[in-house]
Amino acid sequence: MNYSDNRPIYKQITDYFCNQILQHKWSPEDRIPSVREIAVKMEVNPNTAIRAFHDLQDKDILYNQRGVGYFVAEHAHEKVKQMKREEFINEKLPGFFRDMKQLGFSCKELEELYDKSKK
Amino acid sequence: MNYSDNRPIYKQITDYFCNQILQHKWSPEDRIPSVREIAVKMEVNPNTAIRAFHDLQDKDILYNQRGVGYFVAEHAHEKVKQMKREEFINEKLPGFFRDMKQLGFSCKELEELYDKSKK
Amino acid sequence: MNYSDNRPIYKQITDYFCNQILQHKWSPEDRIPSVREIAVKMEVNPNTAIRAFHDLQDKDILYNQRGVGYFVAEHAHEKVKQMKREEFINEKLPGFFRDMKQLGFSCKELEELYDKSKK
Amino acid sequence: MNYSDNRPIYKQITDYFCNQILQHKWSPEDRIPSVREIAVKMEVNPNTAIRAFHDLQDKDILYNQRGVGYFVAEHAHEKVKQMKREEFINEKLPGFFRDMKQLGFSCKELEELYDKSKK
DNA sequence: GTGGTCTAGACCACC
DNA sequence: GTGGTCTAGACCACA
Repeated sequence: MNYSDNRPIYKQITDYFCNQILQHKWSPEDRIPSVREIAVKMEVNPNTAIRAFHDLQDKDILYNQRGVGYFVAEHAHEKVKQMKREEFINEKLPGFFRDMKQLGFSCKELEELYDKSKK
Repeated sequence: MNYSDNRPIYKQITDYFCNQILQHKWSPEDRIPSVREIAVKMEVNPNTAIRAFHDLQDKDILYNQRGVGYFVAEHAHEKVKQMKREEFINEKLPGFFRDMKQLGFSCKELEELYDKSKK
Repeated sequence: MNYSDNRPIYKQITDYFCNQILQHKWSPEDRIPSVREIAVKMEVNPNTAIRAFHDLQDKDILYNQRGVGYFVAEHAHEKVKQMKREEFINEKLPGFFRDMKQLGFSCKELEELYDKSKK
Repeated sequence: MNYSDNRPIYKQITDYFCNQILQHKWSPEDRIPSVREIAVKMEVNPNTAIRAFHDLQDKDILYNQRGVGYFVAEHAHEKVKQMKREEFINEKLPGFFRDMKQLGFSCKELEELYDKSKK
């Protein structure tokens, strides 16, 4: 687990889960690793891991079967994608555009940097 | 002051200061408003305002004359500009481009949103 | 077996048993299906099924003949009925009525929903 | 805090909050007691209290101001009411109707008990 | 002072 | 074995 990352750990875990789903590594109805497995693998307290599970359960991206484990919900892929896009547009873009204006960055410059970053 | 902004309040104030400098509204050796004036104007706790002054003092963008007030340091404009650009390119762009790719955002879409945000 | 039901699995099984008795499908001295049969039929872990048998044995609704199987006890029907009515009136109704008042549910509305649920 | 209640403690706290709002004791924009105050008052660990705050924040019934405290959100009353009605209809009524059928309770009997409970 | 996050460890219900 | 809840106590950022 990356402690120097500014994001809280539980958020890093939910992002990891979302990525697995976005990349189709985890599909609907798949049983995902248990709380304890994740906690051990990520070297994190189980309570911290649980928080990530709960977060995604609240958003209907995971569901739970008593005594069995957590599973990927139906349409999880679409939900994750939409959620991430909204997050991006609402939470990241405004600050990003503000910075661009402040620093006199044009869209054109940005595009050039973007093309470079692809290579 | 914008409490729904995700950035901490003191950061919003330093950004405001930097903006004033970037836009040449405040020039080297200018005396800037006092902590109290800023606190009142921005409807903010004076402790929070103080933190913003200290931050920029640490970065040699402001300097302090005891009993007199805060002043814009020499070369403040260049320092701010360089600092902000570095921050932007090194800390924000990589994550930003990663998100764009992952979510299938094109530069074109981005540009449209940017034009909208201007209005 | 209904995993999305909020009640624990073993409780769903005891309820099923009680229902069979209430509806006179199972009568005193009848031998009821074995633990294994129930487990297979309900697609449930045998340990979970065993727990249901034990629960009703504790309440003298079932009895066990070693090596033979489980049987419906005498007066099981009366016991079940009384037990369930008491449970319902004492444990469920008070909270239920409190909720109705708090949310402004009338008996009429309730009746409509009840009629719908029958279909 | 009622430990003999079957519901988890954090749920009892969210229900307390919802009741305050339903009864107009807390109105939009009101600052509600701090996490620590609630924890002390309810004789509960602050972490447990925090969980209740987060639950209602996720549902846009409370909102947070950094370093200041929690506030009742706009339209909290309507949201709480709707949420509680949905909970009632989706989670409580099905089991309730199932019990009624199983025990041969009619709507009329229920109504009589309801009228009695009012007195 | 406010809330946010994390850990370690306990105990419980359920499968 | 699974997850769910709770406690006690630490440390941090922010106002």
